[in-house]
Amino acid sequence: MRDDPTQSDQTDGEVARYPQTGRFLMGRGRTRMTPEERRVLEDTAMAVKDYPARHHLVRRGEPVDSSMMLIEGYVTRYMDDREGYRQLVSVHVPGDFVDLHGFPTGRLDHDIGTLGPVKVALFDHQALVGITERHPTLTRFLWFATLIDAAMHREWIFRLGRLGAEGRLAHLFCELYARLEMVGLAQDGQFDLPLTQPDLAEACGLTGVHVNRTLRTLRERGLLTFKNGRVEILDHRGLCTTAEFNSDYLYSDCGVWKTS
Amino acid sequence: MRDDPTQSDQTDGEVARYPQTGRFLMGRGRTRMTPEERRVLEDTAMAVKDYPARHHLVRRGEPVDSSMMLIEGYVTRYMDDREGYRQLVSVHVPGDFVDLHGFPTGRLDHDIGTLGPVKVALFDHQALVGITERHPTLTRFLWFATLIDAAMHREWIFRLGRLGAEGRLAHLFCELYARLEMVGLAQDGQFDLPLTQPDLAEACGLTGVHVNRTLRTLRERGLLTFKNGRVEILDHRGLCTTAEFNSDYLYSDCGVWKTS
DNA sequence: CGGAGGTTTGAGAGGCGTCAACCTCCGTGG
DNA sequence: CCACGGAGGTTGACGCCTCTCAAACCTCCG
Repeated sequence: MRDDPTQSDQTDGEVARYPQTGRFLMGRGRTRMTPEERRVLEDTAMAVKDYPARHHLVRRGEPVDSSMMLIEGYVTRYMDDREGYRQLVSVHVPGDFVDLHGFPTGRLDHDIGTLGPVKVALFDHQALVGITERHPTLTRFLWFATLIDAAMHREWIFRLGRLGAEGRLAHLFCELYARLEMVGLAQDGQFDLPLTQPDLAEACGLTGVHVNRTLRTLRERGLLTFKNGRVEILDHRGLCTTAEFNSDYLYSDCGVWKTS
Repeated sequence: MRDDPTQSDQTDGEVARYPQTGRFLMGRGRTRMTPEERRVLEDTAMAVKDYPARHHLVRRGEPVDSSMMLIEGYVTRYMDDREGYRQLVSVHVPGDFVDLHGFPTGRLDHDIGTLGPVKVALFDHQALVGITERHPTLTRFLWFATLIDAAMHREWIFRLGRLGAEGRLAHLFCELYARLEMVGLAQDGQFDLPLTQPDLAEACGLTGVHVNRTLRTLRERGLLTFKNGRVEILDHRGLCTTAEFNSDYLYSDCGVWKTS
């Protein structure tokens, strides 16, 4: 559990010092934030809340006056089509400032819900206005965080537009592993992912049935297994190739997945 | 040419006063920017440059120290897959701050190129730092602008994940009409669009051949025509239905396309 | 023990891709 | 003035990937 001294210790120490925001931008230039900026951000968090699995957090269109940073668990953002079929537009991991974009926009154009049980920290928008007035550098870090989301959106567009079923699933697993690894929540190609096969289908523009067949193919090719909410990557080189995955878009500064 | 007094006059007056940035956030809360903020932004523009059609503007990965606002013409952002097939991730119209996201991030995760001939205004990142230090409200407007791009990305994910060929093309045309109409560059369901059928295919995750067949279907259904870079929407209600289009995500404050 | 949700597998249909041919348009150059 | 070439548009034949519909099975849990 503590075999990896450098990464895990660094992660744990930071999370101990900043229990609510310790994973924010970790692996992406968090180290370039000053201790004061980290402290200001941590102290801006208002309340910590827990929510159960499969719980609605924000509905499309409703005005928002606070934003959530994810501390533990997984959250997804999604949109429904006319017949009620979902399309996930993002999956969030601890350290993500899930709906910070609601601060400049004032409302959201999509729904937000939990996957597994989660813990989030709330940030009042009034307090964020204070940050933009007194801490321009920290403001640019926050802005940057919302732009990483945009970069991931672009990659999802690429995935849906240009890859087949195998590539789409492989790409999703590559992305999640890279992101979880950055915040110290994945090691040795393994990580938890509280998704069902229909959930994966909604993320990849496929049907549950076809996801099932495609997962079998990936398993038979020796690339990965996915069972009971646990992902085990067996051949990450091969998985990256199938996914046409290049982690540049994650703006990581410690990437082990630089597979240009 | 000047049949629409309200919209066109408003547009023209604003563009006369702010020749480089007059269309920025037009139809999206530009009116909530103070005259001083508009002036500061206009005066921050360094140089105006012209580029020919089908010209590379920025390459993936290279460091950037300035950003472009589009004044005239069309620009696209795109990514290439392993075999060189493109996926467009956005199409930009005048008033768009095309690569403002390069300011907080310092580099881009995709390529940018012109479609037709364009005119752009350059903004030095050093000058933008100055804005974040002295104009927090204007900073939030700039941030907001980058988040509209993210909202459009999400809608593109939905389009590719959940719609068939007809819906994808219809959705793209709905979006472009709504955006061009906001900045005074589309009326009566008509607008210019310097794209080929293969270009549309790259935007919609289809092949050129299938785009051709699908355009014919849309034409036969009496929804729209697309010929020689000119779009004519014949039945926008029907087009919106086919596209499952709802313009909320464009954050317009004057939308005629509110088709919940 | 029974039911619900998720997983797995099969059979058949359809949407979109691939390959190929031919067309028009238009700029270039002999 | 006409020949030529290239890019984009159009249409047809065929095949594959993915969807749809269906049923069986499995596991968890009340």
